[in-house]
Amino acid sequence: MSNTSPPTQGAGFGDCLDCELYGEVLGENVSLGHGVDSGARIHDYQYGGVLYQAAAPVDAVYFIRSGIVKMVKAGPAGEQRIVRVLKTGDIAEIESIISDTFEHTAIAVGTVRACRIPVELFRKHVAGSAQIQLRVLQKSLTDLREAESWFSQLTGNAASARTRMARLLLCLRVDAGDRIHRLGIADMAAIVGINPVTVSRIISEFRRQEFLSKGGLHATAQRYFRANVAALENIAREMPKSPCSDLSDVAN
Amino acid sequence: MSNTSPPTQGAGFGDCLDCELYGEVLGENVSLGHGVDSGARIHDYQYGGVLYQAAAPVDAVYFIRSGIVKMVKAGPAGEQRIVRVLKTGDIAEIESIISDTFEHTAIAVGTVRACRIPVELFRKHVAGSAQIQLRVLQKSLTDLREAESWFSQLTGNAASARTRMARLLLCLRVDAGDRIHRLGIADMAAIVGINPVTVSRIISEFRRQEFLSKGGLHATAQRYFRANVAALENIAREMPKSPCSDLSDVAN
DNA sequence: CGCTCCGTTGAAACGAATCAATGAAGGTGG
DNA sequence: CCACCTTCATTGATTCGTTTCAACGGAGCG
Repeated sequence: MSNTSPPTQGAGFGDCLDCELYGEVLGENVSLGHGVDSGARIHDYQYGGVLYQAAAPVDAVYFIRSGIVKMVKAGPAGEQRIVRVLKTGDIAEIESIISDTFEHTAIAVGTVRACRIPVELFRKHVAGSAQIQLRVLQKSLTDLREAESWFSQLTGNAASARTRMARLLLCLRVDAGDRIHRLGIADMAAIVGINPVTVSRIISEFRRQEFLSKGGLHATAQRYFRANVAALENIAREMPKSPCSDLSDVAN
Repeated sequence: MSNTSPPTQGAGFGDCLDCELYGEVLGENVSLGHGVDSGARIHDYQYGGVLYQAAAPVDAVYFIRSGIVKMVKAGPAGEQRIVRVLKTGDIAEIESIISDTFEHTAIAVGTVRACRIPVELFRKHVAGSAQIQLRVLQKSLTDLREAESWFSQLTGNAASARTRMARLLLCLRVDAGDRIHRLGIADMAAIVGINPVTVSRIISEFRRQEFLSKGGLHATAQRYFRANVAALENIAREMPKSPCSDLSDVAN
């Protein structure tokens, strides 16, 4: 409730014109003609700020310039689940192409800077340029792949909660280093699909074993873990029992 | 092992020319010029037949004309998970646009008829026509949405195994009727991420309560359940405990 | 007819959820 | 500047659900 902040936290300051990343994603040498009146604006969000609410009419898509954003989706019974996290360079709500209402609620984790692109503008460009379309298609496929990766790695009791937590932590690595995005306990629980208390226990255990240690932290937001990646990878590889009995023979 | 059948089970008989569905997906009035030499061929697969293996080089995409296909993906520890099922009208491995190796292993559940489209052909058409590209993009986004839907509904211990099974069964409805695709116990377990034995127990319970009954069955393949949809929807709506305490306030 | 594969069912062991209490951290106001 | 308050993380004891092990029954097939 402390975080029920207004949709757009920071003021839009400056246009997308100088946004190299924008060009990078939508196509390098595409002159979008998005000048002063294009409507695309940069916004800042603080920890917990919501970019948009699920089920609301889509008015814009968001290009993430920095920070990470959690995409929350509600199940039929009201339980909320984080189905994906957006990182720098990702586009939120490409789905606007096939839907007029938001699929998820998007919430900033840490400080986020995003370029807000009005949906008409986005649709126009997508419809108008085969090059942009291809980029967007590639993005969408990458998203699909990651969603499926999460599905197969992070869920299901085939692997223990500890194994899945190790995998999640590896998924949240900043780049290739040993720094890991430190989400709240409840957030990690909402991804892996286990109880927050259990998450806490596992994190504690990892810390006792020195697989994890607090990295540089300045505020409530923007926190990191420092991890023993090799050790986590070992745990992530752990099997329930026999090598691969169940579906090892893929044809079933 | 009984099902380790050759990649292409049935013989290709006939061309895609007469395939109305093909046109439906890739664009109604698109003249693909896929005549005799187009390379697109219809193939039939029996229960358990594999369309293609994960990690193999992508040589074709598959348009499903009838039947259902399970997409199996392996986790880091070798455990296999069904991340999606394809139904009539779906395209397998759109990912070929961004990847040169198959993401999944695709296996027929029941009798399947699929149009095999060589990947060069597919890529050429996608690159060449903005209209086709848009269709493919839409398909990809639909797939993404469904994957996320599975993720949020079918996984995680927030909901009991019984609840998730009810949801899965509802996901497997043939159309809007009360007929449900009857997968094998192991298959359902591989989707929901629980033990096959537990699945059996739950299905048994549903049958005892008459929420489920065997529908028309002729062979080992192509089986259906007949379901009390309303009852299943009730169970699917069931909550773990308090209405929505955990993340009810989406900003967390 | 006997084989194997799949589904079913029971009893016991384990893991994770739950309840509940304590502790640390940040923010606010005295 | 310190005390208070709220929020979030931690930890223990207990309960519950699911997994596991194992045995049985039925269906399809050689």
